[in-house]
Amino acid sequence: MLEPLFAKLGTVMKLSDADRKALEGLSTHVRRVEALRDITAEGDRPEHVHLVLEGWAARYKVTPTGARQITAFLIPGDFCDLHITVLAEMDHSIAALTSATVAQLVPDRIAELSHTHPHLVTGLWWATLVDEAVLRSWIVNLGRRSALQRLAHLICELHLRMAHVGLAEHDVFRLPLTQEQLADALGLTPVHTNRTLQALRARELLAWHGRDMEILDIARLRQVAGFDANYLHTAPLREARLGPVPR
Amino acid sequence: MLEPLFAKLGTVMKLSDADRKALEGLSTHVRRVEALRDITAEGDRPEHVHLVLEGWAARYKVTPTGARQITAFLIPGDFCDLHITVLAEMDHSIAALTSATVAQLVPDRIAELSHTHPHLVTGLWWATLVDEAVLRSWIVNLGRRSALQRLAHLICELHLRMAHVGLAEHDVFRLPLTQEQLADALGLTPVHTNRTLQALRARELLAWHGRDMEILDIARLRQVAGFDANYLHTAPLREARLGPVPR
DNA sequence: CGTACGGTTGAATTGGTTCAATCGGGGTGG
DNA sequence: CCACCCCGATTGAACCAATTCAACCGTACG
Repeated sequence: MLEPLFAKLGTVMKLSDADRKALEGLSTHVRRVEALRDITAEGDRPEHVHLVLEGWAARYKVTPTGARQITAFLIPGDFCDLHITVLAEMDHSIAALTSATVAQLVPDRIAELSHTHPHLVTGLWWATLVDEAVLRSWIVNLGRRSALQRLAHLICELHLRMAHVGLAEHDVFRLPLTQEQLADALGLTPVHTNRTLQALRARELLAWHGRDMEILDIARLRQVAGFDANYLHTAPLREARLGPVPR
Repeated sequence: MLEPLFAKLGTVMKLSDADRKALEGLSTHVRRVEALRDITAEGDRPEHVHLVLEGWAARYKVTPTGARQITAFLIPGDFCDLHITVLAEMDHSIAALTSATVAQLVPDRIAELSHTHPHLVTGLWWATLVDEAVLRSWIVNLGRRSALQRLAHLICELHLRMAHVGLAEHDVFRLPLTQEQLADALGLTPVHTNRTLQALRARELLAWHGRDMEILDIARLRQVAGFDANYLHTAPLREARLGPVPR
């Protein structure tokens, strides 16, 4: 049932069939997480690396004054905490936004595989580095775009990422977020997020029925967002030149 | 002359003497860059990985509407573009902010060393992952903090990072930025950055003489910033998982 | 059938922007 | 040695995007 996801993931990470199988073989334990439960919390020292199989999750931090900021949305195929292989302590929390299933991978077994399946290592680096590029793009979004552009940009990104893992059909994809969660990602208030959504609807750029986001005019949406997909790095990879994942 | 930097860098990355020497040995070519010149530009496919030896640099992106956003400050000891080992094309630009010297490393030679010096690989992962943690922290800063808190937070971070590489003495460090550059990092206008700096001075939290930033009351500065240094991950790495590496 | 939660609306307020002018110091050419 | 110039820092005042607070709507759910 998860094979389609791994097939897509293999394509996204440019893995051979053998490497994809190896990755799939790592995901022995599957954990169900209820909506709004933490998968890992700031300060934890998790034993496992998690990979989202179904549902949505988000990285977030809470400031001492109690404000929440989401720093990443995690959709099927995204790793939650690959970094714990090196950085023991979580510097942020990860929560399921919908009920979700995540695969649990044992860090040591990843390290072992990295010797027999070096391309898999490239894939893991790729995933980490694309995450980093997405973070940079969010910084630009928060720092230099208006609410309207900001929301448009986020939706362009989520649309493309959902499409990459085969979860968007035509220009429709499931966006199971509340406006408050969207606001926490955009650095806005829920009220203003609501008004901004209305503005995008009024311009007939998108429609949002229930949980399904429909993009009505992707070209114009990308234009108002100033969206350039280069940061998602979907072009072919270079060969790994950085050696195995550390144990 | 650069040995003190590499010594510090080795400490920061928790490298053995041998690994540090190996890293130092990679840095054969040194490139001087004038202030305000790009080290690499968005869209480039650089041949080398760069490591800042002296001076300051910054990652930045420019939106289609012409606004600039700085996404990271790079100080001595920081890698500019380790990611090009996997992601061929730059999704952002890097400019020298002062005249600077950078070491050029050949990706293939890093890969070779990774077999003989596996801990060095851990160090590179560490550097990459801490960069990522810093990006997350910037997102929180931009999304959920006021101008005053935001500026205070950035200064707390830069102070600590400068101290880690031995470039801060007694709460004083060189901060060779214009207010405009600071504004581009904070997602503010230069005018408001100026007023915000004045507010911090008025509260006697800091003083800025010429290029030297002096922190007058670090405890209070961190308190207004809501600064928690955990994201810089200076605690020891997971040695437990760094056991002998199979061949 | 009530209640709770997410979405929506309105009106007042504010943090930050914008535009435009002035200040000040370090470097340059006469 | 001085006058000029340029760039970055600074100030003021008008303006605006987004926030705040509060009320209200709709619907899914026990």
